[in-house]
Amino acid sequence: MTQLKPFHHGDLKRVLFDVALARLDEHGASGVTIRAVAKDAGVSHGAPVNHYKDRRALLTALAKAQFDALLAGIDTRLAELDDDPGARIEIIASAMMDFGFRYPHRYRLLWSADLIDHADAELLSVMDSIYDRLCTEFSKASPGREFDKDTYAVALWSMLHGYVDMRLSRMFEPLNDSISGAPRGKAIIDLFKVFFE
Amino acid sequence: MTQLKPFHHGDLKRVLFDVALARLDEHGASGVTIRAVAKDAGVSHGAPVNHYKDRRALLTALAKAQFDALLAGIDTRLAELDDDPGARIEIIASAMMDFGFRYPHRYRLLWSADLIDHADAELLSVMDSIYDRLCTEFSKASPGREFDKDTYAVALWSMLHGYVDMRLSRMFEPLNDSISGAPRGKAIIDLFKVFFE
DNA sequence: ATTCTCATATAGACACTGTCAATATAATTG
DNA sequence: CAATTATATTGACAGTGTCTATATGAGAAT
Repeated sequence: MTQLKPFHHGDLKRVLFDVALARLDEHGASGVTIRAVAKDAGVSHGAPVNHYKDRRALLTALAKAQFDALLAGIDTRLAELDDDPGARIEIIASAMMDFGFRYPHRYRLLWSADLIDHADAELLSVMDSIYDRLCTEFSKASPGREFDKDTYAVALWSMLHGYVDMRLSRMFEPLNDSISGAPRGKAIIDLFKVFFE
Repeated sequence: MTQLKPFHHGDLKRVLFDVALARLDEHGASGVTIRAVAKDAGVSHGAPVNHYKDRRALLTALAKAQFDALLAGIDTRLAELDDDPGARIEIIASAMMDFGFRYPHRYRLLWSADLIDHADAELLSVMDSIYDRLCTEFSKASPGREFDKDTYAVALWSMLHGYVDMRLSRMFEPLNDSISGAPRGKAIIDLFKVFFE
């Protein structure tokens, strides 16, 4: 109990993070301003600087946490699976797409290079881990294909990201976006299965 | 010559557009502010409102012009081609990818739903035309495939957009991004050829 | 205990931003 | 020439991030 309220406000860093995430979900990244977050947290607009050196640092922390969550979700679902590379790749793909549609603002933040620090070491590290999961499965899938595993991994991730991002932009909503009840996202993944089944 | 200088400043709307585009290329969308654009154009900060009702309208106009240029580029290159659907699809894909890497800030603006009016009728119209080019070729490519032409079109566009967007985010730069000299983007397209060759 | 030091919080200032209202001026129309 | 409309200016307002000076809390050193 010695560490319960380490300072004036308490665990302000955590509070700022939580408040910022709530604002991100509700209003998008543009709603995550230092002053609004400080207000929600009940502190002055100058307080956050002690925990996040600027707005970019705060948003980068949010983004990193999302990549962490995505990776954790992937690993959890992979652990419950057998060794069929095709099924494992499909799980990774589904996890990514689900995350994007479930948390649109969080997902968009991940790729907003103007808002977050794209050179952040921890951020890149988590991204590498996710990329690694894909590569691992593709290398197991079947050796001796026309392209190397990196090309398949990049292509699949590109397709997933592109579909989610364009849909979230709200400028890409094909009229007939379902095929016999299933969303086209599912078909996109099915189509890509050609390469790993 | 009666319309040469229709008003005080001259063709301010055009000047604003050009200045804004220059700022977009140089500083990104965040550098395209009403006040900065007005300053570059040599007018007061209140002048632009007569030609673009707000910042969003200005950015939307920029975006629309880019979609127009992209479509025109595609059509020009298609016109020089024979009837081989595979080659025509590849031309469309290359045109899109080239545009993204050549004008990164313009490309990113196209999908920034928080900056432009994604419901703008003209904008959607141009997008539909581009989408239509893809669908047309896929429908000619070969009937009776596993998926409908829309799925192929969406999948290809998703893959192209995803690859370009992730690369432009500067957070997705696989270590080994060339295959025997050719950029991976080329391999991505080659990989997708499976579906139309 | 008292002092020292550092971490943290506050308050104010500055230069930006978009947008609006009031005003002025230019061009067109009647 | 008068009236109207389109355009441009200016000033204001509420925001924004970030910086500086100042104040305060908390733990360590003496």
